[in-house]
This record gives sequence, C-alpha cells and structure tokens, in this order.
Amino acid sequence: MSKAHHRKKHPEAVRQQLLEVAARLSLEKGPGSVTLDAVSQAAGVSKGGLLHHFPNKLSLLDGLFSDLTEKLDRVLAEKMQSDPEPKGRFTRAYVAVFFVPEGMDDSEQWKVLTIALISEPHLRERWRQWVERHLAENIGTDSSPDSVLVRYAVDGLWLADLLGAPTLDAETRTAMLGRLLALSRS
Amino acid sequence: MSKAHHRKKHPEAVRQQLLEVAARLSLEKGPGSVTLDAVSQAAGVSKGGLLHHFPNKLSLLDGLFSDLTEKLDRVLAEKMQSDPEPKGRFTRAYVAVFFVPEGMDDSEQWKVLTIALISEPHLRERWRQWVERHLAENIGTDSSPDSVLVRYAVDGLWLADLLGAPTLDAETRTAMLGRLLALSRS
DNA sequence: GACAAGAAACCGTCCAGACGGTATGTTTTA
DNA sequence: TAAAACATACCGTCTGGACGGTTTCTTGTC
Repeated sequence: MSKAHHRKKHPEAVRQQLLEVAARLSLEKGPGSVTLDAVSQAAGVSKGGLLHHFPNKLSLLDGLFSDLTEKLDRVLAEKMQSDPEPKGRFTRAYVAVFFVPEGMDDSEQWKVLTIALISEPHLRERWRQWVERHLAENIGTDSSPDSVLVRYAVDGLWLADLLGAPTLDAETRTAMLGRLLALSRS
Repeated sequence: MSKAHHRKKHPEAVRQQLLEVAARLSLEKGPGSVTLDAVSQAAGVSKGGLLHHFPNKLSLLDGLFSDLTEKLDRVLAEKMQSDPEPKGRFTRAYVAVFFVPEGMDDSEQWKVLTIALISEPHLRERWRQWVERHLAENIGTDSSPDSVLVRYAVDGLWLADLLGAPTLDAETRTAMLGRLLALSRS
C-alpha cells in the first residue's frame, strides 16, 4: 500500500473499473454503445489493456454477468439470513432487492443485467440457469402460486422502471409493497 | 385489381415485409443483428429498396414501433368491447393479450417491442407516452392498486418469457390467470 | 537482499470487415 | 411522361480484434 505516487498497478481494480464502465454505458446510452473503444477509453485504459483482461467482447459481457449475479447472490443471501420466517423468505429478499425507490444507486446496477440479457441471446441461457437454481434451492418455501405472483409483479415494476414508464406515486408504491409482503406469507 | 399474373408491385406489402423481418431478426438473433443489410436481404429487397421505404435506420425502428403499437391498440380495443363489466376492463384486455400460452404467434410480435424499447433509448419516450395515454384513458376503471398490480404481474411473466426463463406448468398458469382476473374485479 | 528471468499488466498501431448512408441508375405504375 | 418503386455501386466511419512492443510485478537462486 501507500505507493500511490509510484503509480503501482492494480489489475483487479482496473478489471472492476472496466466492468463498471461497461455497465454504466449500457445503462445510459443503450447496449449498442458498449464498444471496446468506448469502454476502454472511458475506463482510462487502452484497448490493448482491455483486451488483456477480457480476450474478446463476449467475455467482457460474460464477466459483467458473473459480476452482477455474484453480487446479487450475496445481497439476497444477506437479506434472507435476517428474515426469521422461512416461508416466502426468498421472495421477500427478492422484493427487498428489486422493489426499491428509484435512484437508489444499488438498484441501477441490476438494470444492466436485464439490458444485457435482452440484447445478448447468449446470456439468456446463463440466466435461465440462475433462475432454475434459485427456484430449486427455495422450492419448499417459495413455490406457492402467491409467491410466484409476487415475484412476477416485482419484475413487472422493475421493467416499467427500466423503460422509464411513468412512476408510481409514493403512496401507491408503499401500499403495494405491503401487499406484496403480505402475499409472500399467505 | 387481380393483376397478380403481372407481378404487380406491392409497396405496402414490401413495407410490411421489411417490418416483419426486422422484428423476427431482433427476436431470434438479438437487436444487434438488425442491420440494414440483414433486414433488406432477408426480406428479399435490395438495401436501396429498404432505404426507399425507410430513409434511415431510426425510421425503420420507429416504423416498427408504430406498427406494433397500432396493432396492439386495435387488439386491446377489441377485447375491451367484448367485456361487459367496466371495472378493470382495460386490465383484463391487457391480461388477455399478454398472458397467453407460449408459442401463440401473436404474442411473439409484442416481444419485439420490448426488445426494441430496451435497446433504443430513443423509443422509450414514445413508450412512456403510450403508457401515459392508456393510463389516462382508463383512469376511472383501471387505476385501483389491484389493477396496477395485476398489470405488473403480467409484465413480469412477460419478461420471464422473453428471457427464456423456465416455463410455468400449465396448471399454475391457469390458476394464476384466474387469480389475476379476479383481482381485476376487486 | 541482490539480481536474473520469466510472467503479468498494459500500450499503440494496424487491418479486414461490417455498418449506415449517398448517389445514380433502371424499371414499373399511374 | 412524371413520379414512385426499386436496384447497383460506392464511400467514410466504426468496430472487433490481432500483434508486437514496453513496463511492472513476482519468484527463485545465491
């Protein structure tokens, strides 16, 4: 540490920075704007540097996917641990993660996942596996029709946010949150 | 009319064909594969021909958007007319259109809308207006929290389908459909 | 701890192909 | 015959990625 003035190398930080930039670009200017040039430049790295960390574009997107789902898994696990009631535990964690007021920085990053998923058919298979895995892991506690419905509703609101549809007023939003949580326990 | 043997030109048909091809390509190979070359070739038209109907790529996507939303409006209006109960009428039409078993040809085409929407920031504004308009038109009958929730749930299932998530079994699906319709009336 | 030596991190340039779009035809229709 | 409906040829730019360098880090050896 503390050799900042020596311009020490921080490969892991650079890698992370590249992923973050890719995510931000995709979110702000659409997935079409995620080019090797744009990403590397915005990350303050040369294109060669980028291609050192990610040998091709697909592996960059793949890395982004892994990064995001790993983070997501951690957050979900965290929320689930602090929930005393087993029934609907996963669903409530899901709600807590995705059903948040706009602008919460955390929520922004998951949006990228959806965008990447839709624009890259290749990633869909990985997503399918993610869903399948979590469904199987929580099959005892979160497979009631109501739980399923709750998660779908969250996804819907999620999508609406992503597409910039008119925002719900805070009141309705709170009411809906309560209802969703209630349904997760029924 | 009836000059079919003369190989008459059908500009309107060509235009439609171009839109259909663009939609199919976007759905099957991702929005990135929607290029002027690919679309025109797959539609059996030269690139110049395409650019005659749509002076640039944006106007092609814009045309696709208009085409799809107009069709959607027609279908929704149709469903609403054959629904005797005013309360939740729009929501039920929405459910009927989007909550259908996979493979129904009609549902495929709406998927393209979502894909285009996500990948083209420019179209999002038009979408916002579409949503706003329909929300305003049905504000008396379809603005209860439950109606909103139903529509979001449909959107969620919709997104799951789009991302190729594991399909619901027919049983659960039917049950959910019933529940959604019930909620639209509450 | 000095130092060689290889590995990892990163840079800059170049290229082939794809892409959106223009300019200019030719045929068909009204 | 004028305009609409196409086709053909072409251009400038961008993009993914290959490649050969240079710098920095790590590791083994004495």
